[in-house]
Amino acid sequence: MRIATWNVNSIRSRQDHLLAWLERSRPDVVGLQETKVPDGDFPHDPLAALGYRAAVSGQKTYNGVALLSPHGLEDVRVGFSALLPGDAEAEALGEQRRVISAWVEGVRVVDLYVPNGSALDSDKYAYKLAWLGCLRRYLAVQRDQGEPLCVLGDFNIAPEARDLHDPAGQEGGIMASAAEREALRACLGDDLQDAFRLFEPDAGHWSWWDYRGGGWPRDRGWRIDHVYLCPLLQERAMGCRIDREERGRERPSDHAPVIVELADAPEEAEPEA
DNA sequence: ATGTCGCTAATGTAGCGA
Repeated sequence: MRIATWNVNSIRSRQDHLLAWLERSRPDVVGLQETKVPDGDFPHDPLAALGYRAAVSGQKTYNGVALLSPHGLEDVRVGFSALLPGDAEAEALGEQRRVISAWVEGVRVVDLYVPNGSALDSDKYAYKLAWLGCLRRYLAVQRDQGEPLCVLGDFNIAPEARDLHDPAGQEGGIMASAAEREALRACLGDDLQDAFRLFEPDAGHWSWWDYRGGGWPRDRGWRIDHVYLCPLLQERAMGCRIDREERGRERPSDHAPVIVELADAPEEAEPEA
């Protein structure tokens, strides 16, 4: 099973890239972020022509998430409120479309677009921390359901110094502050592991390069797009790679796709005769 | 640490968010 995440930075601007990438990569499920399109305008038809169905939660201009799969997307849940009914903060945070999940091929896939936060002294940063606090409650409920779990998306957080091209200049700043990292760690607990770090210990691997300041030509990137796996899925993990090639195309997204390969699920044990 | 991009309001370009 091939699972991917990609912040496309507008699905309408990136439609041709996305379609070509789906044909080449043929993921079994992909979580998209920053689709930037209301649900009524989502381009279902060209995706369906490639055999992909979509579950979407979008809005005009900002944010927006979607799950695509050629298999069934079952039990789709939109927003934090789907698992936190009656939670006023979950309801309020749901105005920004950043959370969608579905059951795909025996895996619960949760697709997230974590707020960027802008700057440490910004009210957007406070929003980011509050949002992560709500995510923690959401994932606690999700865990209690006992489903094989994959949490992926654009986290807008570099977990460690090795995920930054310039640790000396970036550690402690936005997307690399202790409070953000601790909030993320609290969401993940001891069980969810970053698939990329199951295979690659070194620095120098990025998933996002700022359009500004020659980020791509100078390879000044950050590793902020992640795929987290529960222990059951970690056992099945065969590899995780960042598809840098996409970032080098004409009119690219500023993010590259991240792709995880899982071995087939073990057969159910035969009942005793 | 800013050398860009995508969006929206609108027709020309500013403002916002990343």
